Amino acid sequence: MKAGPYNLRRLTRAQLPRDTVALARFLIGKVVVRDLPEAGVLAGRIVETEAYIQGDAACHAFNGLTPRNRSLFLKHGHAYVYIAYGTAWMLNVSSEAEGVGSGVLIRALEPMVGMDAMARHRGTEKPRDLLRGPGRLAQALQIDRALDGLDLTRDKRLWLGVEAATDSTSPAKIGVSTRIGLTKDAHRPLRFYLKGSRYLSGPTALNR
DNA sequence: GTATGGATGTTCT
DNA sequence: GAACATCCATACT
Repeated sequence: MKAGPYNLRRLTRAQLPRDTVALARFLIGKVVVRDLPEAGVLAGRIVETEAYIQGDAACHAFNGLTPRNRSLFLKHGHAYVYIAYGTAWMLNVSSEAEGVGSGVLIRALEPMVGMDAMARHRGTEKPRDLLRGPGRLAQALQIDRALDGLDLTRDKRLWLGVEAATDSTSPAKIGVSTRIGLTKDAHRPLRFYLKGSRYLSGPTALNR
């Protein structure tokens, strides 16, 4: 599909790595597309992700299936959306086979299409503050519980895309660090980011 | 740019 | 009742 100056193709389930860490790396450079009834298409390039793997105390599925985390157990490519600290919605992509609770948190996007609408939803005009941080990007794209559990390879409201003209992001451009804001398993190197991007959420020290 | 503290309300114990 | 995958305003370098 054509979105602004960009030519976007939807990623199929076959194209998505099933492995959690592989998916977290793969998603760097790909595109989150949100289709809203009134605002139309909004899109942003993924510049930062975090992996939440099996056996990881920081993963919401660590203690088994609950009403909140059930979407983490869907087959890879589904949305897991939950609210953190009462106000901030978090968008994750489920990973692994059905029945395995793990996923990838989308932490930051670079604005591509629909910045006017994003600015309205966020209450700020500054491009750098529209999508930098998981709660901010969810607010800008109007992502909430209503989208929890949807199939990102099928649903028209929210999906993952790739720019038709671009090759996959080279591994050399992807940095690795510890994850942000955790109290459990905080040491694991499971945060991935596009080196040199101005749209990352972490402190400078973690973005080198 | 970094550091700190308060607001927030859902989730699970 | 405690924990929490955050954000914002404020103060400071």
